[in-house]
Amino acid sequence: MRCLNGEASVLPPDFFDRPVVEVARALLGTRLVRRLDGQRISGLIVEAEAYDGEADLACHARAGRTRRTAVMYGPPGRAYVYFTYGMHWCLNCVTGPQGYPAAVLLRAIQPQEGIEFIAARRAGRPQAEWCNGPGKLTQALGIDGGLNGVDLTTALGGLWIEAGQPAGDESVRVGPRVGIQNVPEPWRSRPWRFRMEIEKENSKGFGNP
DNA sequence: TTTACGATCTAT
DNA sequence: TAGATCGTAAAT
Repeated sequence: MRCLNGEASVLPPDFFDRPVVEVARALLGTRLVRRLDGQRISGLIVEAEAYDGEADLACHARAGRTRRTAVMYGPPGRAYVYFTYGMHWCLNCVTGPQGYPAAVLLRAIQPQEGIEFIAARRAGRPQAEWCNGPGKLTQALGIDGGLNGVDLTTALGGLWIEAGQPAGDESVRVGPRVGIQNVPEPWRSRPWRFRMEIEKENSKGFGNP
């Protein structure tokens, strides 16, 4: 199937105009696509976390609307790209409704297209560690602050998400979010991290059956 | 203007 | 387990 923008099955704004936890779960199995120098670089989204509004003390929007968090208050389907720990970029998908600050942090993808490009940007590391972290996947796909605010629901911005094979419940692990050790309960333990098991991997932090 | 810290990654 | 390294937001 082809859409108006010339790319296959780009997820529409409606996909993101839902509660953020629902969107985080639904993003598993979809394809994150980057177009750079006319080349497609992509990977299946296999891990994502939800950050839900000003009340969520782990969410950047807990401090209200600032220059940094302004994108989260915008329309669903935009990219929220922020810089952290002095050296890493992280990519989020803003979710709806407009005016409500929520976003899904993309934590890991499985490389699909543009393998050589990714390999070059992640040189010297084993393939399993190319994109298994939020800062790693942005490095692998050449994503930085210049893409903050980009509309992910069209291919025109060079970064978008395509429909994929939805992840079945039997392959999805749910657990608490990562890297928010100093956040008080109940937010620290909210099971808002979703991971799709592709192969035998460690599943630390998840409630396995 | 200054300070403290962070939705991380890597090498040790 | 600690160091890298700097934007952000709160404190001064």
